[in-house]
Amino acid sequence: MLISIDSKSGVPFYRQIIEQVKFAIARGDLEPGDRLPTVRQLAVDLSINLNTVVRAYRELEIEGVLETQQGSGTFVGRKRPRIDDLERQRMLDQILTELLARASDYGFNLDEVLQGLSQRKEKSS
Amino acid sequence: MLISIDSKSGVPFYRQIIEQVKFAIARGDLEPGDRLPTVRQLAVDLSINLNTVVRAYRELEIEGVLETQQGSGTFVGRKRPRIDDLERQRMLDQILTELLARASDYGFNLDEVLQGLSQRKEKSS
Amino acid sequence: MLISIDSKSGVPFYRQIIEQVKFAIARGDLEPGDRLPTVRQLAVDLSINLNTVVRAYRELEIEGVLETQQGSGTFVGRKRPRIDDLERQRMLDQILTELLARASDYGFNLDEVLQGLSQRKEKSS
Amino acid sequence: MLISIDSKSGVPFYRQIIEQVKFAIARGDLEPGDRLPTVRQLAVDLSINLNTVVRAYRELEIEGVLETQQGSGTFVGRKRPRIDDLERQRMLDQILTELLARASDYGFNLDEVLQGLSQRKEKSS
DNA sequence: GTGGTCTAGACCACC
DNA sequence: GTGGTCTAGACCACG
Repeated sequence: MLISIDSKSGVPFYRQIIEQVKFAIARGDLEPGDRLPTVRQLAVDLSINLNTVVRAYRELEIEGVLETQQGSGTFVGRKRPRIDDLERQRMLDQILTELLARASDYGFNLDEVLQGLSQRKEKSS
Repeated sequence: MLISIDSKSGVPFYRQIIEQVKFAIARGDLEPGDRLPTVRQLAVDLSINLNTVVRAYRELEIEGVLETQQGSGTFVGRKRPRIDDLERQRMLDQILTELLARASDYGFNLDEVLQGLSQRKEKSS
Repeated sequence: MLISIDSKSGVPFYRQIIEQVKFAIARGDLEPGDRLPTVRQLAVDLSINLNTVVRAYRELEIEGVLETQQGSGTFVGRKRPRIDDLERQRMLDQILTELLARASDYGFNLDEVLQGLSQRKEKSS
Repeated sequence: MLISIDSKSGVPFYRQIIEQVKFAIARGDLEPGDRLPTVRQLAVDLSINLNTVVRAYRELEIEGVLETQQGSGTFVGRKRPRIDDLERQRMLDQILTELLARASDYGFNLDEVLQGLSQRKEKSS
């Protein structure tokens, strides 16, 4: 599964889909010509409303990121979305801020979070 | 300035304020008893409407993060959550797992996340 | 009509709505899963501003009393507090003590309070 | 102590004072010529701000309910406030609604509250 | 159609 | 001066 939804983040679902498709293309996980899940399938997989997926795909099509071929599906277009470093940084910032806010709810401070992550790194290496 | 707004992120302003206040607490920049900017001042500083700030502060108060004293201001609350250590550790694990899943959706790896967090630590010192 | 506003009481409108929704639940007029009036409808019915209703519903949602489903409405939540019986009894005792103290401040005796409550029971049936 | 403050009710403090003084006079607990606590004393007793008491007393004086004699204190005036049955009923309604809302927070319904109160009545008789 | 967010601006309560 | 409440009205997100 290339796409997932975080219902707690406050970011509209359709926006999360758009962003993730763009990021997936930008980093090469999706390549021009690749076929995306049908709107129905994705809606079921993510447990969200069909129209929300429709809207995300439509906006991506308008931008030229996706191309719809009636009857055969939706595909990654030739025009690759540009995600510059600034945009990437902004995304990471947003994710981190949200993480730290959530951690703070349980009384964790920045150091504890850093330490927890470092441990994961050691284990994985 | 402890708080800033990214109007392009799609995240509601009041939610950004909530997250950043919590983050500031996690980072140690705000400590129990500290006074926050007045609602009016913060609204001016962020160039947003007064009511948006009021709403953010209010939600933080309901959650017990902030305490308001009529006529004198808004302060960081003193009551912190009491959870036993095991429960706490489990909570942190879960939060980190969610973070890494989300980061991965956008193509960030553990190193990038760690680096982003470290930068935040430096900024705060 | 489940909810009404007393504009002369000095109690904020949004608080009156919150209290009356909770009261309706305690009385059994609202049960888990029931749909509430739309924010717009209730605003019209009570002749108050839309945002005041929004605020009341929102606080009730944060407390877990209500659940909103984007695009379809606001419903009475299913999760009810889980407290053990002893704790529960102690809680009720405390609430009743406060009630009687307050009622006494205004010169009401236990009989009058009992009578007032009984009338509410009749109305609800 | 004739007056008490319920900080959870949402009713402004000065209004609670005004109402309770009026009710106390209406039911005869305070009679014309009786001396009230000084503003300073009452503020200390109720743990509220001095100005809040000042304001309550001032409004009561404007209404003719109280009379201030410079240097010797504040006294109940000759003009007795009229509290009709409707006003009394409204007050009781407000108190009961708030009680039931609070009870609902802990999952109690109207019947349980009634039963709890009935038990108190038996004990006291 | 539903709820969610934001703005602009007024007036009140309290220190 | 502080925060609290309410109104009026716009625009967005979602089903």
